[in-house]
Amino acid sequence: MNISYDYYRIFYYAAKCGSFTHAAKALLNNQPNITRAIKALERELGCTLFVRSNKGAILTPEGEKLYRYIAAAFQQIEAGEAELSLDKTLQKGSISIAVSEVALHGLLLPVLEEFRRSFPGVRIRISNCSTPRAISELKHGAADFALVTTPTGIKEDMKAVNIRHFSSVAVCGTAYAELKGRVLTLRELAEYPIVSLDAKTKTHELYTGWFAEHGLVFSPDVEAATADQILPMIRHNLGIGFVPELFLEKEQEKERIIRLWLQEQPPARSICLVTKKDRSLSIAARELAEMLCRKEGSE
Amino acid sequence: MNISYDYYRIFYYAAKCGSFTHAAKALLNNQPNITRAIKALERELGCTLFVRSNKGAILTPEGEKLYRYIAAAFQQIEAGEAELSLDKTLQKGSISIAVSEVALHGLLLPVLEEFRRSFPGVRIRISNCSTPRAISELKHGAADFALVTTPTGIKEDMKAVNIRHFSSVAVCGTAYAELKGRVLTLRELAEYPIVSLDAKTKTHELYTGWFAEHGLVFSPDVEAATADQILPMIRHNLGIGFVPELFLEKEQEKERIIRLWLQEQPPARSICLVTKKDRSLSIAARELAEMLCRKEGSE
DNA sequence: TCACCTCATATCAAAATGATATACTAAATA
DNA sequence: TATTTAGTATATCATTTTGATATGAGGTGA
Repeated sequence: MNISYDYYRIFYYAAKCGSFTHAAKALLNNQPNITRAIKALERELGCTLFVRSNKGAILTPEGEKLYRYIAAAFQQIEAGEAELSLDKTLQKGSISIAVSEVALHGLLLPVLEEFRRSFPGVRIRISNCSTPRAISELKHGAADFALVTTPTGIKEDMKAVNIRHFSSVAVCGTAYAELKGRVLTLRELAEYPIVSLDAKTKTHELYTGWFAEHGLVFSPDVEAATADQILPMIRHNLGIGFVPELFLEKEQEKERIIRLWLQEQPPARSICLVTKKDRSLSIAARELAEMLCRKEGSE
Repeated sequence: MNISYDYYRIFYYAAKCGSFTHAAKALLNNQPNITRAIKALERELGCTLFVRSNKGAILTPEGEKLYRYIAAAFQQIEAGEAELSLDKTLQKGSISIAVSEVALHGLLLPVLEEFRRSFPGVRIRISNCSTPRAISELKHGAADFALVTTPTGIKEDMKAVNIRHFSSVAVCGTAYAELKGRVLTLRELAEYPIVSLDAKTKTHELYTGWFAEHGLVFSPDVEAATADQILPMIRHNLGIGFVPELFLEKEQEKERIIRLWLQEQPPARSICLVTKKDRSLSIAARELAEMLCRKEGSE
């Protein structure tokens, strides 16, 4: 029992070449080894596979029957090796990322641009969602890794690596121009209507905690469903809000937005890469993750 | 290059078992060998295939990709081994035989009955035709071997083994009752109308030669297309004919047939098994051929 | 007859494998 | 907290298999 599969490879080549000598050349081996291997295979299978002659070796009916299976099998293996080799060199492969709004704009998109330029063959699926939802996608295997903002609320089965710190700043629209240029206390600011993400998000939780630390209650007057709705709401003077400083980097985003200065520093946050501890990344995913981590540093 | 396929077998089992230890048991091997083999495979393929833990080893994304191919390949190989093993034990297989009339009734049918009883799984195709046609079928690969009567007219690329000698006897119908019981000369007999196989057959050639040896011309008055038409023609008193003695073995064949005694012995003939020298027989065909040869001996 | 081609055999060094003992790790358990 | 357990990793050595070379035997074709 348990026939050496390397013998089958030799059988495969011998059958294909119709000659032990030629098979030996194709396998970078020598003819006596082929003779010996085929003989061993025939002994193990219990039947003759080749008729040898001074012209070469041709298959017996049993040999031909076997060859049909072996050829199919080896074409499978060769296809597998080929695909693996493409994956390995990042000519193929696919990555699935669950990413929160801030992480998407603040980190992923610019890195992805670079990655795509380097490895155009890798398919990328991006699921843009809130931090808890991104973590849930990761947990259920729908994403290879997640890029989210702290606090992540992950459990023991996951691992988070901070990649980029960012601070949030308070901003308001032109209707609140009176606040411009002054250093405000949080208590002062709390008198104004607040625009924030909805209560189910980690961001909301974070601000609730921060306000509580200063003896205040965080009760937004306007709640947005996604982070990218906040700046437009501020622009339309719906209230005062907190946005990641990096959202204000582009000139067009600063249009009709007033940055406010607070005595109390809003809690520092990070964009971090979260992976499941019990699952390893594909080569493509690992490459992208490493590229992301190389951008490490605060804003 | 050229990865050992035995490593793939180990990979296959390790992946299926989810553990190097269990794979080792399934392969009747030991765990350190599995560890070593997988490590070698990973080195050769250039990527990690398993994530090891104290709970076992699970596939990486690349490992899973490879596994799909390897599993398909090995199922092929296993199917091939299974089929070969069935063939080998004669539970399956097929044989194609080209056989002349005399060989069919005189040898093949009784042996085939026995063969079929022993190996009911083997499919048998019989092509019943004249000797030259049987040889032609063999030559073109339509038959595994031929069972024909001498003279065979085969060339160097074939080999004939005599299995059973038989002699032909002269017979006539009841209308020629005057010949019964006497010992005739061939010259006497040649005066009567002759029934024979048609001129294209080896049998015809044989009798032409025999008559010539005795200074006579063999010119049949009635020609039959196949051997089994001769006895009925004799019965209907179309003339005198030569039939293999073994055609007269069964009682019902002797009905209204008179056996004649000749001074000159008709040429001795044989049923023989013809094979192509450059092609080997399948296991099933070889078994039947051996069974046929065991019946060796004259009538 | 002679080169030339095939597979078969003999032999030996080198490499791979099987086997064992043991270390290390993390999780479950007392 | 200590212990057991179930898994992988490493080291080592005898055994087996493989790679390589030289050589033989038997056909084929010039």
